Amino acid sequence: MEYQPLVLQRLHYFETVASELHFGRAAAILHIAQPALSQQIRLLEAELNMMLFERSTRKVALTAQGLAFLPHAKHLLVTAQATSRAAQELSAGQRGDLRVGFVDSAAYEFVPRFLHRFRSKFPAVNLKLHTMSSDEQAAALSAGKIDIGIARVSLAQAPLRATVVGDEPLVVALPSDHRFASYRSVSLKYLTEMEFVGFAQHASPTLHAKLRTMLMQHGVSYSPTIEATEYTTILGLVAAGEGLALVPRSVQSLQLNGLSFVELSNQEATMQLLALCRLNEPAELVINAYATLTSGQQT
Amino acid sequence: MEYQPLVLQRLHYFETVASELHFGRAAAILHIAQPALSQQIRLLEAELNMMLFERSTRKVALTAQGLAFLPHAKHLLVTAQATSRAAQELSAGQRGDLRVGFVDSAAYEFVPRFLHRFRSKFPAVNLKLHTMSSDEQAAALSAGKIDIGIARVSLAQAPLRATVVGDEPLVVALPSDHRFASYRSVSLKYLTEMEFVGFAQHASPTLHAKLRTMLMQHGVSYSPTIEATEYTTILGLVAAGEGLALVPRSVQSLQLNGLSFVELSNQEATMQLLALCRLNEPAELVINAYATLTSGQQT
DNA sequence: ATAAACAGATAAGAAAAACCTATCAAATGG
DNA sequence: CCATTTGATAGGTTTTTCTTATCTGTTTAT
Repeated sequence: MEYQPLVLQRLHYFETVASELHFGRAAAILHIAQPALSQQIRLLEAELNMMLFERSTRKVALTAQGLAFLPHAKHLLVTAQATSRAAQELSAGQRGDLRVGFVDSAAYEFVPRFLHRFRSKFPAVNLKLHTMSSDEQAAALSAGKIDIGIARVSLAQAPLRATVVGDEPLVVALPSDHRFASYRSVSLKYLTEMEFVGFAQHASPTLHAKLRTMLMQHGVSYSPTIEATEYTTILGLVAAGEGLALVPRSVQSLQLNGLSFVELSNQEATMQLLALCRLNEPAELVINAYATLTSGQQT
Repeated sequence: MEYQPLVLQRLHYFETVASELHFGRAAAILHIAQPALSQQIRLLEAELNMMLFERSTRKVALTAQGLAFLPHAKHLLVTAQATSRAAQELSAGQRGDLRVGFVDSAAYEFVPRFLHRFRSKFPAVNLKLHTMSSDEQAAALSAGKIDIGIARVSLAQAPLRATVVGDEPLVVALPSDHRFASYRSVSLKYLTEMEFVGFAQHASPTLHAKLRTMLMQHGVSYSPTIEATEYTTILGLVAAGEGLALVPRSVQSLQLNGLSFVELSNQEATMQLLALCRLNEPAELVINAYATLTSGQQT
């Protein structure tokens, strides 16, 4: 692939002359003067080493070779058109790859709803989803590993844009044979009998700290001895009687034998959901995604 | 489709820089100076409205958008390459449409052999086959309806190139219950008992005249009262007892119940096969086909 | 730390490509 | 046979692309 003789413009000229079979009209359509067109067609003929048209001063007709080449030329022009379109979409942020990090607890309600909205708005965008904790998201965003985060807490120190997109009540997950299991609701301050099964501190220290603070205010100490990084695991452990857990309400979608949920009577015990992206994000696509995430999406 | 902004050359530059990730080296590969390349890439970026590369003086890297656009650009370039190749083949006569007229009697041996040879040599050529009489071929060639003819007789008056490519003995086709049917061979002069079933005089007066002359020399009058334009029809009529027919030997491939063939004892009773094309044919493809037809193809 | 080497950007002008206006010549049609 | 149509030709202008020379910021080596 040493040299690139084909020029799309000339092929476009060819296509137009072939459809008009008249140099003057074709030139008018192309907004150029007729001699320029004659010249370009002759150049193309020289380049391709074949006569494309049979010209008399009175009639223009495609030669057999011209007729045979025309579909090839058209195909290339259509492909060029498609490439052009792809570039436009790409630059307008309607096409490309979008890497999204999200917390496990958003996987059950928020993320599916977001995905549906997003895909109907940007069908040509490739989505790459990664489950990760809020803290991991902050790091991945800064490192350029993901473009959008859906997190539970924001880190003040990181240079990130954050918008609250949801605020769920917490509920208590406990074994079905626990006496609280049949309660309508329970207050945080009574959660002292059992161990907590918690979200792994190492994976999300900020989330851990937030829960600890919240419980401390009700005189409950939060220091789970069993930790996990996925709610399926946490709830499995709860169902097995290893302890109880405080989880966002949407996690109730996960049903397990021996597992019950009870609401909290504390109205203020909620857990926010935040959309995250880099400050001064240059990519139109990410800006579009962030806008989709933060508008009309609140619960 | 008003305007054609994409320039293949620039995309080729982009592709090269993307693969080298080094403007100097890429420029050397492209045989242009480095500033020209930088400039063209910047022009492309402006055209596409997106940054393609992240440049520091020390490192060049594709941006996310550049990476996303690269496969589109490559695809277009590959298509252009294919178009270019198609044009080359077209101009070299290795691609295109070839319209071939051939006599019915060549359909059983000669044409299939020719087609096989031709298709293995020119796999990209589209063949359009038309059965027609020798006289019809001469007219169709002059009118530009076909490019190549495979005929039984040539017309001196038409401005055509003709080459003998075969010479088959004639055989007698007759009903199986005819007393000649069991003969090893029979002489032309004895073919006086039955009517002839002949090839339609209106379709090929020249062929008709040739047969008439040949038979006249043996004292046999040739004026068939039943005529047809296809050998399947002619032989069907013969098998039905309507008469006998003189046919080139290769037509024996057609077997019918009640139909027999007997050789002629007259050695000189043969029928030539001729390749025809226009004089001063401009199309390389037709010249190639004619050469294939006339070389090494004789029987 | 400082010089050499490297790599891309910038500037200015030359070369090439594309285009325009004016004109010509062949063919057609009344 | 003359007016009209249509593509070709000629000569010059504009636009695009390329080159050489130079500059600035980074890295590497002494």
